[in-house]
Amino acid sequence: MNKILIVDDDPETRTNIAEILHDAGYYSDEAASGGEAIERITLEYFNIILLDLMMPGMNGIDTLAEVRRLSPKTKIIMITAFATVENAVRAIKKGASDYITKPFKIEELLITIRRVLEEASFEEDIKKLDIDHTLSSLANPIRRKIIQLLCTRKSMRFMEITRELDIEDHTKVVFHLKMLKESGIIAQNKDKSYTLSREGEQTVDCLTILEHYLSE
Amino acid sequence: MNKILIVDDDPETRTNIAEILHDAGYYSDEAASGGEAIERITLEYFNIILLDLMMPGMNGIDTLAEVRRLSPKTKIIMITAFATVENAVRAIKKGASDYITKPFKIEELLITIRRVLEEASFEEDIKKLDIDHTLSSLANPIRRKIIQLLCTRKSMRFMEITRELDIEDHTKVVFHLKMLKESGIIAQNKDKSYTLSREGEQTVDCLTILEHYLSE
DNA sequence: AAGTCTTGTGAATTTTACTTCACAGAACCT
DNA sequence: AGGTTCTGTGAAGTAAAATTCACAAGACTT
Repeated sequence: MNKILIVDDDPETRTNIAEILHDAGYYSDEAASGGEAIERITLEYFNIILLDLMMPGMNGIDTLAEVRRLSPKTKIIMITAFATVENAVRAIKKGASDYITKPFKIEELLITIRRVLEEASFEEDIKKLDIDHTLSSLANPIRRKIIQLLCTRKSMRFMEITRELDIEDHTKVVFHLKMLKESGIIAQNKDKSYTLSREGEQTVDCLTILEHYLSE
Repeated sequence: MNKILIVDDDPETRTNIAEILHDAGYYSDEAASGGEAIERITLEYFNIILLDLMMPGMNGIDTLAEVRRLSPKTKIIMITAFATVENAVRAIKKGASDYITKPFKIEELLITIRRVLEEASFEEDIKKLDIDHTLSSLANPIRRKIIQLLCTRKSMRFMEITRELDIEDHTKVVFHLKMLKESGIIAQNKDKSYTLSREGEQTVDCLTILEHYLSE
């Protein structure tokens, strides 16, 4: 269920948009100012915020920044008068997902919303894929041993790792190193030596915490 | 390479034991008092500490407690006069792995050390198995979704989970629940409903941290 | 009492992860 | 220049994980 917050100081515009969204099957809610919008998003999660760029009080750009800080996953679509398109472009550089110009056609609004939601779900998939990748990399004792090795010695050559693991068939090590590299846990320098990436070091942190928990 | 720390106030006993250990192929080091022993273990990791129970200054029992606090994986073998065996038994209750009585035969000492080291490596294996189990449980999106569900709703029935996951074949869910149960992440109540175990909640913590890291 | 929903088991199959092997270019040594 | 060690690739095989299917005991409903 996708939830949309309409932020505009003009009540007529708000009810107008709300009706369009309702007819299109979306759940929506309204806020009359930037401040009110911030208040709402701290209480409830919204997938999309339709944000008027020109408002008295807290302006659109400031609201944008605050929304992104408080609810980074929420997508923002700016609403702007045709005359101030450059401002909308600036807003996109600050992290808005898209903008539409007033006055807009119903279809135009709905198409924009659908596209932004699709992009969001795509990003979500990528992220899930990522954590999946990382966790399957960790779910193997040989790979964890490699991570552990790279954690103490900062950098190791391929054969160094193979000997330390006491594995005869080096291609087996190639396989596991490839996995670790694909999931971004380790990286390879120009001189071919392997090191933990920053992500890898963070992974080690998590592993350490988990080990600590499990040993109690 | 196993490292052993000999703690005894009598220099002759120390060098005597050190020689035995050296001949048997162990690396060893010496400390003349409980305090010195504590100092040593904070600087260096020892697999085993041979600890004289009767020492001036910090006594054996206190040293034992402190060693266990500072280096919980280090195994402790108490050395005690035959007359004070009950003290050794008390020490074992406090976490010593074993004790030998003075005077002892060389073989007796070595056998005890070998057995304690074997037990330690066995414990290590168990623990590795554990984390292996936990991580392979996490390395699957369906199981992570189940964990996530149980994290928000505290307790869920089997069919509730199955429907929420939108999986037609319920036996598939049985399979994943069984995995999660085996790795101790979830538990089942008498009324058959599933909940996160404490271990499971800690696992969620780690997952959250990892997700946070990866999304940057 | 008969039917439906819940909560499974066990075996068969498919899919994925891992291992092994045969080979080869690049770097390094002498 | 010729051998040796390092760092791989790609295909084939094996082991483990995941899915599907056929069946069933117990609870719950009407």
